Amino acid sequence: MQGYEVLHPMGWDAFGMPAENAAMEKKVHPGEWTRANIASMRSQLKTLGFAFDWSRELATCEPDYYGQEQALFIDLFEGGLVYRKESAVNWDPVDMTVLANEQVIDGKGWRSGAQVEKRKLSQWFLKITDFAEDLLAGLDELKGWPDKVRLMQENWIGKSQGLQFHFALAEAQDEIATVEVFSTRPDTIYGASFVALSADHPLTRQLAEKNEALAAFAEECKTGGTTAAELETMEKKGFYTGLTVTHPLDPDWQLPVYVANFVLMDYGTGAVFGVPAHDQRDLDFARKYDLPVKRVVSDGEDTGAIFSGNEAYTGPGTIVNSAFLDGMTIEAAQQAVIDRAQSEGWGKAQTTWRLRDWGVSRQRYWGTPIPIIHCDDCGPVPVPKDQLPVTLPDDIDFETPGNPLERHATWKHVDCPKCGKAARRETDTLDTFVDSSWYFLRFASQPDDRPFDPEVVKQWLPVTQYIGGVEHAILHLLYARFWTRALASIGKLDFTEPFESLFTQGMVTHETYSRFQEIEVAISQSETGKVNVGVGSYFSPDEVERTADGATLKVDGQPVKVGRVEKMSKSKKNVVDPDPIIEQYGADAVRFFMLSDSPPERDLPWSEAGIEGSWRFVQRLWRLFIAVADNDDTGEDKALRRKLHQTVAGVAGDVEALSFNKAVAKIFELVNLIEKSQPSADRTTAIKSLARIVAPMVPHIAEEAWALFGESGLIADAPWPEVDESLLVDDEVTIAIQVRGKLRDTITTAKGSSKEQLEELALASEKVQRSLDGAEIKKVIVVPDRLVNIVI
RNA sequence: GCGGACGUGGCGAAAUGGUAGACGCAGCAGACUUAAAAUCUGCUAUCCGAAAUGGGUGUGCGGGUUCGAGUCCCGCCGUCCGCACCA
Repeated sequence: MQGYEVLHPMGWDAFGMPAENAAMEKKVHPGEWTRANIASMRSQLKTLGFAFDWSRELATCEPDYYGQEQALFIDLFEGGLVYRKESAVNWDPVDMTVLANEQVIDGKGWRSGAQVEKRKLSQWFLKITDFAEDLLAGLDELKGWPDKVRLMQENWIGKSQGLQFHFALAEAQDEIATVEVFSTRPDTIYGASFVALSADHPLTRQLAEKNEALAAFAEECKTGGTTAAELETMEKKGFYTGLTVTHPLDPDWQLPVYVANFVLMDYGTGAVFGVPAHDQRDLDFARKYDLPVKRVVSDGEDTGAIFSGNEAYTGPGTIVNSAFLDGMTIEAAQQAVIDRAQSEGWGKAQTTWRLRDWGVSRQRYWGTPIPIIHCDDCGPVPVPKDQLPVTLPDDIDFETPGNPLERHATWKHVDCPKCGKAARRETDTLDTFVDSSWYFLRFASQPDDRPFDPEVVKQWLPVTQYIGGVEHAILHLLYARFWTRALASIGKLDFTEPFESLFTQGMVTHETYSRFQEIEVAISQSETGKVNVGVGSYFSPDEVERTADGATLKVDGQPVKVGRVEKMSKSKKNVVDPDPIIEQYGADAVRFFMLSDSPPERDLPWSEAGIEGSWRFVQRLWRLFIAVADNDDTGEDKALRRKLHQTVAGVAGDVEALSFNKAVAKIFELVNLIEKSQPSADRTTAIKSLARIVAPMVPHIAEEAWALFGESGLIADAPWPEVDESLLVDDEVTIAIQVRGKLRDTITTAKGSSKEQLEELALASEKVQRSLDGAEIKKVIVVPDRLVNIVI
């Protein structure tokens, strides 16, 4: 309608665990289940009339997609961006499968209920950390992304700079003579009071071999809870190793070495030095084990070395009690310590990242097979590209626990492509985030013989406007950015950012209805309250009769509790099936409702009443359309014409800004005015133009109207109505008149009146005179075409 | 704990520092109808008032800047989101 060439594709992220779960529960093949789901969703989308380019439809579970993904994986492998290392996974010993973090509930497998083990497996990783700096820097250029998402990615990448250095052990333990630590606060080095090691630290392990109590403590650290709540409340615990280290700046100063449960092996060096006065966690620890607490940063008031209280000072200040650092700012002292460490050779400036390399191995069936063959002689060998795709075998079952690929009779047995000896296929499949990291390239171009055609991709990409939920703010969007950079770095692409603009849309929400047993609990000694216990159930909206002040269950007429408006989910049963609603009200009403109420970035509370309102509006439109289908009204209606042009321009602007709810409001205003107006040529024009501006929202009825008007072709191809700029501005304006900032009167006058005229008109107002009540006028503020404020 | 966003009628929401509540939903009253539905008309922040083209109050709470604050600043309270023993 506006003459742009738009590529709006649709595809299916079709691999993953839901299909495997369904296979186990319903005994259907994951592929069958997935394809049936795709078919039903596709038909829903088609019913709603979305203008997708279906010729580019793809599904990640089809060999023509994942085969090309395998080719890309091999490219990255050959480009040195893929490697294998041992990594811990959550292993369910009963289901013999690897679990995602969210499948581990209270340390137990969600399906089997078995105690989950940490098991080391050799797994494939992508070197996303090679791009950490670039992924971080690139965020600055993504002007079209919400700040919130950029910030989330920044935190996720988690760059921190500081000093990495080693403490010399007073007595070397076999091969180990030093403890390497990392700190972002080297300025507080004189406040150090202990060194703490992770339970997985090599030194800890070595010591644990000879020390049973330590071994037990380290084990306890590892099996501790993993949920956020548990971590929050977990006590800081340590175990004194009996060792000491020498302070790098004072050979006479010995620090005790502990193993502590709050030190992570996979961040920094797996060891820290504690500065209790200026780190809350260290302070908690020091108080518990009665370690020295020395002030080294002063806020200006207190400079003494003795630090009392149980709240660490982490604010700005000046360094004190720190030998050569005294009097420096925190920043200067950091630099001074780094300089000294580097010149004396016991440490160096270091950047640490929270971001880890991306583990892409999944010990599962329903995913892209990793195209690698393990040969005893040649090691891991990529499958030659002319043998791709490596397809999934269909003859599998989920009756026995474990990965079906692993136990398939023949699938994994192949010859080494290099030496021809008997070898084994990799039986891990790729994380589904890999599938979704490059689909936009395949949408732009889908040749049979390679993943994409760079020339065609160049025409369409980067994606101008990406729309997705915030739930993808970090992982998917970061992986896609990485993947694009990775391909660029091996010369396959010539851009690094896949998505220019990102819009995060809200979710559809609905009230929840439930009945739960309540029990009395003691809140305090004197009070009791009622809490829900986990016995009871949720009810779906179609089981419930909504009344003015509550809701009742249809089957028994008894009240149910109306809960919060929440994201639709199966567990809360607050889902609404679109099919019967489309059946009853039509796709246009559903589309219009979704656009009309809330701005798209916000959640949309689904309401039956809202749908009905939209449905009535569609009826109103239709009545207008048939009324002018073939009339020959004459005569002018200048006010209506003006409103039409203002609406056409306004709606175009709102739609461009994705403010659909505002566009809808403007359309309502126009329709209200049309309905009140008398027949005229302008009215006929207004209604015919109206059809075009509502066409993107209610395409079905708009196309009908177009045919009814006797036009040929599709309204979707018709040009957007032209706007006469001169009609956009009114020639009269309403001016607000305030006295002391309070509204007292309004006057309507010609647009562009001079300040003097406005002041005169304002003072002439009877109401103004009344509220002035003879008071002395100190000042008159005049904002042309806006307001007059009289200050007394 | 850290970081971020948000807080406006019964509800969804509007409002470049310039008339708060546009527009919609729900509700109320009326018209049409034998009746109902649909449709149409009007009202609908709140308090005082019989009413007014009267006045007061009002954008979570308390301050501030400004001729003027929903909007800007400071401090609270609350809700939601993200991250989290990250050294």
